[in-house]
Amino acid sequence: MAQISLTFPDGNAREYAAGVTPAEVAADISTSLAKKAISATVNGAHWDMQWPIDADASVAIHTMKDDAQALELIRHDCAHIMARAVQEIWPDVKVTIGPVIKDGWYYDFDREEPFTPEDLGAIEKKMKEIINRRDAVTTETWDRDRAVKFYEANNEPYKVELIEAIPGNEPIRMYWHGHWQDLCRGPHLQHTGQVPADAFKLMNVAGAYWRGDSDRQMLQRIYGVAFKNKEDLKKHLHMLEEAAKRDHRKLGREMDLFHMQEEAPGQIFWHPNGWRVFTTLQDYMRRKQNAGGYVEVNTPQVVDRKLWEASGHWEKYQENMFIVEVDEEHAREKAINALKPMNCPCHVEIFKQGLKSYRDLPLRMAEFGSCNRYEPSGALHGIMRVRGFTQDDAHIFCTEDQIESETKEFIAFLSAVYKDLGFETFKVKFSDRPETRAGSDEVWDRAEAALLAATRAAGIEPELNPGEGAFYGPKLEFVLTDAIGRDWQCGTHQVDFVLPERLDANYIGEDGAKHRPVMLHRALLGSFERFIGILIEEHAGKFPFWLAPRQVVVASIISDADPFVHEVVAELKAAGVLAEADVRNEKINYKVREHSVGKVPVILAIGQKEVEERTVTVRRLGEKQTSVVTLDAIVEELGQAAKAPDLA
RNA sequence: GCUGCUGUAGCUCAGAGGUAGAGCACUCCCUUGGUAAGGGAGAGGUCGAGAGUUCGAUUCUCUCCAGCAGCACCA
Repeated sequence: MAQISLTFPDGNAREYAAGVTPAEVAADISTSLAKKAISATVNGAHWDMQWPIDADASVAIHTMKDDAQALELIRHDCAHIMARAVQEIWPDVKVTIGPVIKDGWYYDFDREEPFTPEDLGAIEKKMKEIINRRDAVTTETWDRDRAVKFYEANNEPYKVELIEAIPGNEPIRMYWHGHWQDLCRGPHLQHTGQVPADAFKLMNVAGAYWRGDSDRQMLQRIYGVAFKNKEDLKKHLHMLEEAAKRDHRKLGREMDLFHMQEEAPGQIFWHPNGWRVFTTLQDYMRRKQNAGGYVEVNTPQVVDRKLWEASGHWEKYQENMFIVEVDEEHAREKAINALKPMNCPCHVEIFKQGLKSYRDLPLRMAEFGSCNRYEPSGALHGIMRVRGFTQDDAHIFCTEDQIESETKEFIAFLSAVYKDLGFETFKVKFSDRPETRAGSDEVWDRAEAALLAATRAAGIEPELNPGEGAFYGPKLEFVLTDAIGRDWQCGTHQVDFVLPERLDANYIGEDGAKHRPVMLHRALLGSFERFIGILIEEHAGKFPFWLAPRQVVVASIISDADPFVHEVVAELKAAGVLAEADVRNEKINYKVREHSVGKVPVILAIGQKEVEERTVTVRRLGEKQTSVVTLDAIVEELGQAAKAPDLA
């Protein structure tokens, strides 16, 4: 047997026979390490304690102290233990896949009966039993045919399909947790007792399509979370409770921002408070856009199907469009129209009015475009995913050479705006060609290359989102997260070689000939609705002062102070502050509580003393202590704070 | 759209085969109180919609609508 040399993190090396396992290495080092070890890293790969090492390698043995590896293994073993528990309780249930995800894992099962919340309790109990059995985890690499036959014999058709999908050069790894068996790429813990029995929890059950394909069988997915100890689990559950308090749907009601109702699913009734946020944000965006060299336009809501046919939407997007058919009796001629789901075709129509010269490019055409899309009912979510929304949309008509500079400028623009709105960091995803698409592969090659090059030139290496591009072009997505960590695409930047072609847009080049412009679809906020939803959750309802729908309440302590309260309110209003008086017959405690709950950033209290001294007592949201300031000083300060960041 | 769950007062929620309850909010009265709920009284509901079973349904069954979680979708 050949000798190999293993190098440890401290730089020391030892010789072993080829094929030695980390378990043997750990035992060689010390019996306590052998017991505590959970896995190893071998040449950078996460390695099961039982996998042989065949050549010289760097090796690190992990224990529960190594968070990354420990959590991955705990969660992965939890997935197996849960699947085993389910099959011990209901032997007929078929198992499929069970990966580790953020904070935990899930496992998909095929079972006729739905799992109930009581079932989850029973499964948890069984899991604890299995953990306490401390069954050894063992693994073997099998021949493909043998594995297929094994699963066919065991009536596990999903596993057969999974094996068939594993590339030919990859090993088929079989794992056993005691007698229970699963196909798995590993690694795993050494025995089930290494999973903390009090640090996991099954969270919920939901349907999920087999292999993510909506044409296939719907399975039942059970989600769980797992941590290294009980305290971490408790912290996680507490964090979820706190996040629920930031839910924009809850805060939207509490702060009287908007409501939604059955008669208009997926559409928003903006209340005065919410609309104030909307218009303040819109005014800000308009100023930023004007400063950024955009021209603003506005286009029709209801547009004849002919334009949608020409643009390709009728073919590719019709099921998401609200179709408007006018009854023949009431119309001179029967026409089929659609509510616009996007602004792009209309913008091309504006571009096409009159001859355009290369001197006009890049032409940045913006619209606060009100769009309607018939989104699937299950996709609707508060004000984040709706059927009627307003985009901060623009289309940049430019030459292929200008893509890079326009993209860079856009990314800088977006970063500045996000920063003003309280987002220092955000994810950038690059989505390439989807299966259903318009345009030739050659055009897609160019569009993808151009966008990627421009993004990298702007100093960003985006995360790849394969196959997620729009039907007409690849896109960059600027992603923000909500209170419980769900991703939402907000900003977007897309290259489109297709639409100008389809709608026959052109400009006269330097050479006097007609040329096709490239179109860049871009939005910073994405939609005002979604972005405001994110803003609410990000700030937990405590908007930056300039964006807050209610900025100051001036509250009287005694009714003799009322005249001065009204004077203060008038002065604040004159300084551009949203101020309101609260002279109700209530105690100051009551008023402070109510306006604190209502997330009003500043409460000014006025009693006998303030009237005499022409001062106010300032209490800021989230702070307990108060300060006394002169009327002039507070008007000056809040007048300044009420200005949008681009005006301050 | 799919799977599961939910729908009772403005909000949060309780309840039962015999046509409904609490707290907060609201209205009125008393209280002028110094920084997160002062006291009292009152008003408020086609129990999501429709059909069925029943002597009787808000409660049981079915269909539909909407919401929630996840999946699929997402220009």
